Amino acid sequence: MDKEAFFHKLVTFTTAVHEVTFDLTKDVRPEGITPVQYSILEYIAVSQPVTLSQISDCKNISMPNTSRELKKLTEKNLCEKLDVAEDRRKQMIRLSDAGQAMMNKAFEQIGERFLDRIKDSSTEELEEINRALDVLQSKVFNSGK
Amino acid sequence: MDKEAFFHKLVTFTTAVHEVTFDLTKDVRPEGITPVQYSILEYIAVSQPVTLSQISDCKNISMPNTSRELKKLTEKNLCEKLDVAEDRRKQMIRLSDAGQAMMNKAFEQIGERFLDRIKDSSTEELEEINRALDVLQSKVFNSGK
DNA sequence: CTCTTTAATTATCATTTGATAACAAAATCG
DNA sequence: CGATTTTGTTATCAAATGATAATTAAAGAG
Repeated sequence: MDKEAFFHKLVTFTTAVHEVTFDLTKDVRPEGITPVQYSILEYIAVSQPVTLSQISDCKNISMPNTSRELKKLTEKNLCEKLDVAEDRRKQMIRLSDAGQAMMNKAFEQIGERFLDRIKDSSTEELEEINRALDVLQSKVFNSGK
Repeated sequence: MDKEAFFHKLVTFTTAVHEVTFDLTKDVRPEGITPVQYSILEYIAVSQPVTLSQISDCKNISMPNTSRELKKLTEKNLCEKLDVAEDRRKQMIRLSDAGQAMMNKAFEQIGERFLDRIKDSSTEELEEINRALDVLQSKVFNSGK
């Protein structure tokens, strides 16, 4: 297969992934939470506890802006800042109970939509999908590269 | 495999796809083009010719805002509006020569980075990746669903 | 102990984006 | 034909985001 076509295939694929994730996550964002704030919460939910710098790096948001958004989120009681004993400059961020509940609910909705999306797949097909995810994750979409 | 773990795997995967596409496309956006404008140009490049409504639908941008951004893009001579004979309300949008050249250059850069990313894969692995893309595209990330 | 680096904050500003209302022109429907 | 729907435009406003400079405090290096 020639590289041109391969590249085109990848573009089409990533576009589809973006569209589908948009569909899956559409409307799950609670009122009063901006898109950027939601994406930060999602990141915290998956990787907690995290530092401010980690959020800034991984989500490509400048430190001042990360700090600002995080301040708003803590003011809304959705996450908590914990001091780090070994390094008193750092702060570990994690979801508060309210924040955790909120994200659980969001993930639940997304999960339902996802299951609905693959509900017609047989067990073998699911295994196939599973293997395909492994392949792509390890050989193409390995972000540590 | 239980659904919980499967879902988590999907979340991890889509996150990785987002991160990698961010890396691949980072810095290719020409000066003076906003992120939204670039994403519109990308869509036009792949699907041209398209109508304003198609852009609005596919990119989830309201018609007034699509119209506004497209106006800016035509003013920059990056795309052209063509009247449609059969329906004089409609306009087909396509890239101008300058716009096409710009996007070719951007895609070239992205392509290079992509090839670099898979350069260590053997022919069999590429075939494997290719099949994996097909599987996921058809069974999970089929946006027409 | 000083100098430098890292982590985070605050303040401020410009730009981008999203949302809404009001409009016009062409197509379609009954 | 008249009413309605579709397609696109213009204007305007508010909110979200991005970018920068200046500052604090702690850690680490020499």
